[in-house]
Formats: sequence, structure tokens, C-alpha cells
Amino acid sequence: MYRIDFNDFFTSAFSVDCILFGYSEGEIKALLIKRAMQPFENLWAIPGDLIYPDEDLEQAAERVLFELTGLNNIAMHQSQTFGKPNRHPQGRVITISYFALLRIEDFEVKASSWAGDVQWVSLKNMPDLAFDHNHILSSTYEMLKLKLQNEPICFDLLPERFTLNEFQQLYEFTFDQAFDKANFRKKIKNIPLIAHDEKQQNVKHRPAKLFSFDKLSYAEGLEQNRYTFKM
Amino acid sequence: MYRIDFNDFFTSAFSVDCILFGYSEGEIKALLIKRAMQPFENLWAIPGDLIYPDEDLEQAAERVLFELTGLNNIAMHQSQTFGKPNRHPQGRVITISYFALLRIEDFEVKASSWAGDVQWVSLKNMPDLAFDHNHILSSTYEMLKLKLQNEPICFDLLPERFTLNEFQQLYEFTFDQAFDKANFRKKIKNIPLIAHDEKQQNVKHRPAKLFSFDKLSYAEGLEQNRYTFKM
DNA sequence: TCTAATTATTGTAATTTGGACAATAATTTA
DNA sequence: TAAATTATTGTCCAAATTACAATAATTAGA
Repeated sequence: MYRIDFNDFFTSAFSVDCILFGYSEGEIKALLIKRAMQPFENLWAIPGDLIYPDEDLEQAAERVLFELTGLNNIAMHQSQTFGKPNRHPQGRVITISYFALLRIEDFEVKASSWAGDVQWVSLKNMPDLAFDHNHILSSTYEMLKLKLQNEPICFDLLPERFTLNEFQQLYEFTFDQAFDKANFRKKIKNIPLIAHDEKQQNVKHRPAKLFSFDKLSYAEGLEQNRYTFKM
Repeated sequence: MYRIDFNDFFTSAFSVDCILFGYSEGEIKALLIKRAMQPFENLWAIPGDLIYPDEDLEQAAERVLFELTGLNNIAMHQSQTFGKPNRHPQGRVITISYFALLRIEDFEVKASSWAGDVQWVSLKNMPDLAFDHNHILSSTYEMLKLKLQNEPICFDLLPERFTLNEFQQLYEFTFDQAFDKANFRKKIKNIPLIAHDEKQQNVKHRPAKLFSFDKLSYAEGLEQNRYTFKM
């Protein structure tokens, strides 16, 4: 086994790639940027940036999110790390992928210094992306689906107040299977929801009641082991 | 937002940390090394090494595993990446943790060049480790438990032929709860096991039948969507 | 205003699963 | 051969799941 000089190891860089997932029109979408610089200029890509030498990973991920959306205080979930030796044409760059769940309608996207254009793209309809970003995106999407099934993060994708049907549709999309309406409502009866008096607006039929997720009650329940979130 | 020179980013290193989990005496254990070099010389640590500039992440993880155990062809699972700016006293080193499941009795551990001593240590009984290794170990253990509940990897920890009781005990340990024997057997009836004629040896009571996991049938079943592994 | 259309919401009965516990079987030891 | 010990199977009841039916609330149009 050969040994290289210790300092020769310190010739690499790392980056974060932040996959921002949103949900609209019954589909999960990712926010992509059109790269404004080399390499892969003009190709669509996952927003990301090199990590500063004194910066924490999560901090870097939050920085990228903020530059693009102006949003703070959004939970970032670490997904996986990708590091094939030749994945970046300009040197050895290992990238750590993070994802966050956003409400598309809650903010306006700002194209940043390194992005010429920004767009929500449905996962069913993904073009060829820069670097190994198609691979990163699809494996991060798998991780999202796993987490959606085990943690109550679906509410980060839904509007603050949602109908039970919207909730159900998101789960049907996630599991790629249809549920019976009546049975879905029984299935979720142990998830603490707040029922509001407010109703759905502008629909051509009986409007549905609006609900919101009761975070506080859920946190309490977790502590007392009253439930774990399992769909 | 300040910008540093592009080349200043290429001053970091990355490492893999390989957590080797084994199962014996009703407990899950990790293989730790006593560090033979600075920093943290003589402290117990997770085996790991810097990644060579032209080396793939998984390849590096397999190299560490091989140096320590002589084992090849063991599935490595990527866990999480840790990168607090000051986690390594000699520079910026981000580490990617991998884990593998081993049958303790199937090989002999060899202390390697960078390890003075090697030992299986129960997770219930963990000393202070080098670097942020206590943190890495405990969060990787959480990921192991999650995967044990969703993928049939428990069989990598059990002997090739096992009794249903051994299988049950591993699950009781994982879930930290006891199951009724009869009911456990119903619960697992959709997991394809091969029943052998062979029986348990050298026990002071009725010997139990030995089973092994039917990988082929499981893979087939997965393809046809006949089952997903959920405990 | 009344009726059809549409979707929301609740209920019911049958089936399946899960948990508690009892009964029987196969060994070893003395 | 009997006692001890653990393996394995069976049974009953409660709980969860499923399929499907019934009722409620709203809009649109006659």
C-alpha cells in the first residue's frame, strides 16, 4: 500500500447541493437553476455552492437556500454524499446533498449571482442536468419518500391549512397508490389535526373543512410515546 | 458576501469512518481500534482513513474494512457525513460514515498499520472515543436500526443458519421490546425462510430447527411487489 | 325555488391481523 | 422412565383494515 504525503490529501473541496422540494398541482417538484457560469454553463442544475473553509455543512446549505429564496428557519435534511473522483471537471469535489421542503406559494424565487434562471420542475419530467445531478436528485427523492413515510414532514409541503383530500393526494403520490377516502380518514385519526371552522373557497361543490397540523400536540405525544408517525 | 479565491477551496481533505457492526451474546457491538498515531494516540476510535485523491468513497470504505478484517464483498451502507470546521485538529477534514454488518465468528481481526489494538465493544458500554466518534457512532447506530426495520439486512448479522429464537432476539434488541414467541412467528410468515433438516447442537433441551434466509425468493418477491420488508 | 350534479363526511359489516395464552412435541438429564 | 426445559402449533378474542353504502352540504342551472 503506497502512502502519499499528508499534505497531498488537503487538495480537495466540498460543496453542498440543496434540493428544494415543493408540491403543486398534485406533483412534487424541485427548484432548479440554470447555471450562469462554467462548468456546465446554461445547463439546469441543483442549486449548490462550495463550502467555505470555516463553514459548517448545514450552515452552507442554509446559505444556499437563503440566497435563492430569502427564506430562513427552514429545516434542512441531510441526504447523501457523492464523491466519484471525476464528478467535477475542475478538481476533486465531494458534494453533500441536503433537501428542504417548501410551500411554493410562500415566497418569490430570486435568481442569485450564480443562477441565470430559476424554475420549479416536476420530477416526472426532468431534463439532463449538470454534473451527476440527475443521480443526486433521484436518490435524494427516494430519501424524501422514505422520510415522508416515517416523519410528519408532509405538512411542510402542504399549505398551512389544507383539506383532508389534499393530504390524501400527497400520500397517494408518495406511495404511488390510491387509498379509499373513508379508510384514509381512519388511518390518520391518531395524527393530531386542528379542525378549523373555515372552509375551502371557490369550489363548484360542497367545500371541504380546512385542517392544520397540531405540532405542539404531536411533540407532546412523541415525548409520552403515545404515537410514532407511520403511514 | 465575500468571495475567496477558487483555489483556496481546494485545501480540505476527506475521510471515511467505517463502523463494523456485529452481533453476539444478544448484543450489537462495534469493532473499534486503539489509535497508534497522533492525534488522539491511544484513544479508542472508529476505524477510518483519509480518502486518496483518486479514490471513490465506497472504495475507500471497502479498503478500510479489508485492511482490518481481510473481508471482501461485504455490502457497505453509507450513513451520514460529519463536517464541523474544527472536528479534526490538523485541518479541515469532512468524514463520511459507512457501516457494514458482519458475522463476528466468520473472520479474525488483524490490527493494521494504524491500529495498535482492535476490539469488539458493546454499544451499551462505550468509552470516550477520539474526535467526534461518539456522535458518529450513535447516529450511525440509529440509522442501522432504521434500516433493520425496513430491509432484510438482519440476516447479515445472524449466522448463516439460525433458529427462530435467535432471529427473534435480534429483533427484540433492535426494537427494545419483547415479542410473544407464537406471535413473532406469525409476523414473519411472509419472509421467505428455508427450513433445514439440521437442528441446533449441544443444547440441554429440545433443539430448535435451523433456518436460513431465502435471498433468491425474496428478490423475486420484491420484483413482483409481493412484499416489502417491514417489521 | 327546486333539482341534478358533485364532492365531503360518516357509518356498517365482513375480513384480516395482532395479542394473550394454552396445549402439545421433542429433547436432555437424572 | 419421569421431570425439566424449550420448541412449535393452535385457539380465542379484540383491534385494525377493507370494501362499500348512506347521508350531508354545496353549486349550477332550470
